Amino acid sequence: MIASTATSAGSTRAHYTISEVAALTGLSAHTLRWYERIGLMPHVDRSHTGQRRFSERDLGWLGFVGKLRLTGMPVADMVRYAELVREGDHTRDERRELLETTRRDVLARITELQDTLAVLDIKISHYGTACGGTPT
Amino acid sequence: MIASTATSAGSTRAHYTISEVAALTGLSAHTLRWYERIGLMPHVDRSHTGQRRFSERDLGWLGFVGKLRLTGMPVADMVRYAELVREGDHTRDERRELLETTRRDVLARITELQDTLAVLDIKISHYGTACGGTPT
DNA sequence: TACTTGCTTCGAGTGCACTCCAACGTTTTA
DNA sequence: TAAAACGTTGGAGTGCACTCGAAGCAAGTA
Repeated sequence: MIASTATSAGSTRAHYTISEVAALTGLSAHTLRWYERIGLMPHVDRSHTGQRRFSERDLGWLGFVGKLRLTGMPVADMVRYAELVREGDHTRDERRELLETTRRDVLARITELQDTLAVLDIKISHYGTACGGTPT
Repeated sequence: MIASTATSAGSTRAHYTISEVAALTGLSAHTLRWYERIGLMPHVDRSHTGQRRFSERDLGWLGFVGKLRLTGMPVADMVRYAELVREGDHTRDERRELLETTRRDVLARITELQDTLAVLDIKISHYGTACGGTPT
């Protein structure tokens, strides 16, 4: 059941099957295959029978993609970033810019959410006072 | 062009046309009609010929809905909240709970985004150092 | 060996939140 | 008054991010 091949002391694994990765990341196997199809994964190794063997590096990448996903970045943009990584060193500047733009977006999003929090707090405090009006 | 009917000194307006509301909220006229259809708007007044006339109160509600939307709350949940408001005072408790749940969600979301920000900062700092490796 | 589980592919289906269309009526502007 | 701009409706279409199904091959278990 386990695709083993542990590296020496077994603390890290050389590779994982798709269902193991699904369990670890919370993504479905379908979604993992879909990520590969659309170019969001760097090339994933295969076993001699053609089954995917995900590496630690792949898991790291998926973790990063998960973070980007949390920011609301469209998949197409993540694919763009993945392409830049594949294209090598001469795309470093473009990648850094992309990350910095994303960083700014995340900051703005946090600010938005903090504003929203303030609005919610005001609303909730209206509900707290038992003064009869019907807040909306 | 202006649906006028200003209240005394003209600082607030008695009502707005759909395109005025679209301009003010950033939502499309299509979306505003759709909101009404699905029950996300309290009843909107109509002119004698059947055209929508949005009130200040409607604008306030749309502002609040906009905030809820920023939190990622599904439209169905917002409709639920709108229903509770329509049902009157005896739904106060349920509404307060809904807002408090939303508040907790927003806090969690902010935390997530701050984590993501930290990851982005690390990535970006790797790009900053000119040590030749290719960050992914 | 038979069974169960998991893997493959391609393509179709789902749910959400809009977004647009067609055909027609109303209001404003020149 | 004529033209342009804006409004109405119901229903269909769009884009995104999955999500699932079908048919078939491969590996581990009783």
